[in-house]
Amino acid sequence: MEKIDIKDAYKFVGKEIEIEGWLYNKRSKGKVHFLIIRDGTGFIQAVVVKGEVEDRVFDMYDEISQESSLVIRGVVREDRRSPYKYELSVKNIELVHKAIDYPIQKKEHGIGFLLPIRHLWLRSRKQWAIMRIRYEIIKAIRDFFDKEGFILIDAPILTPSACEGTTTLFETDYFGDKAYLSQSGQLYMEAACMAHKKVYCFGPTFRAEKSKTRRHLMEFWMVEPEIAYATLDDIIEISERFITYIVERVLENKREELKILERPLELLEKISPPFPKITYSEAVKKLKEKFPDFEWGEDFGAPHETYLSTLYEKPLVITRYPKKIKAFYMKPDPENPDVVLCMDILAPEGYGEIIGGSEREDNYEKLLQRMKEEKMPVEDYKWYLDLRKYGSVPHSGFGLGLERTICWICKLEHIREAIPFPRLLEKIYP
RNA sequence: GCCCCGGUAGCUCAACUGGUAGAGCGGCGGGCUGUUAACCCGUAGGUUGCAGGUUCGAGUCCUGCCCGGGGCGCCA
Repeated sequence: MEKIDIKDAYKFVGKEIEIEGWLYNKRSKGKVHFLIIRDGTGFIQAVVVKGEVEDRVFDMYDEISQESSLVIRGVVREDRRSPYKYELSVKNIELVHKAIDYPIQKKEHGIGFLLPIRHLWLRSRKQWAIMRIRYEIIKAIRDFFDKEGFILIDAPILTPSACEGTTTLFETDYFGDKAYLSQSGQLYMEAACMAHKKVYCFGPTFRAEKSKTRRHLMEFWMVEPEIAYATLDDIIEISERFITYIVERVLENKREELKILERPLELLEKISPPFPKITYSEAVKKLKEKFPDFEWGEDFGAPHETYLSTLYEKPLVITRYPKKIKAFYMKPDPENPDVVLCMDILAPEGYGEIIGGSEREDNYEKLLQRMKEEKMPVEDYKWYLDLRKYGSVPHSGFGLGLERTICWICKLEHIREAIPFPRLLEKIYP
């Protein structure tokens, strides 16, 4: 008797095996019971036929409620009538634990009902599929940078001061001093890339902004590569291959999950370098056709990003934004000091920004001046300025928001489903 | 911070210009040898978010409060 994962059932056709799982759903035709079993690796239909099992086992149908845990023994068969291609002719059922009144039904529920029971909601099929795609994307991210010769450098999560100075941070007590939860590992990556040339960090980041949209979480995961001697064009090229690689990996290994999510594949299958590239100024011109009041110098809002991204089938790279709407560490374009050497990448199908990156200011005096202009506490950033004092080089990097990428690839309505336990505005349970 | 919308059974929703509060799912009981969110018959289940007001009569109209949802801004 072999205990198997449902995902491997196809290898055991004709063999008697055992599956350890939970009851996902059940139907009955009177003398034939159909049990939909999930075990974490997949779903399978188990068929219990009157006369083919002991009456004791046949009658257990009435006992086993939705989400009851059970060990089920039977023979694997291929059957076109099954919703999962393979099914199990049941020999025996062992009820491990009877679940009483499981709250989530096989029907649509409101988000106000589902979010407080996220710990149970994760068992549902779509949520199961999303989490598996999330994991594939995480693996793809690590594999990509591994293959490209990057070193993983973990950035601290407790930090003494703000990274970009603009956003609101979560404050905590650090033995009597103030400390903040990190909103970006970038500045630390700039230090690390001077030691290892190609580095990245991948961890949670925190924003205490009172954002209440389908694109924002208080806690989200970000991957941030940083490369010494790299220019803006270098990181654009890497980003294109990076995004393409992630999409390819999901298409390759997570077909079943994409199908569960009913995610159309046509546009995903077209993702490949090169991506369309326009400058901020060109984007403004295109925007004026739809939004005549939009002025050069303003930052794009959600409707603007949506409009621009729907003009193309692939992710859209927008470069050289006005200096005044971008972070202090971005390097001005030598050919036009009003704009900086930066790029944002907008996901297609109306999903907004998933990547933001730039070439960094590598000149000590210019960086110091920019920090003073922003009224930043220069003392706190002495270490950061040091990087421009000892062997400064041109360097560039970018950040990719994991959950936004998941949202796009899974075609989700809201970012809260892209993370196991979302931290939302004034919602931190469970 | 700003702008919309909603709160009726465990869940998802219905109830016309104010006139006896209903369905599906889930639960419970019964039926069905290939179901696909199975289906069929029966059954229990409600202080219509809270407080006040108008009215012969309020789920429905008015006022206040509470709770929830959606969108924008900020960003990834």
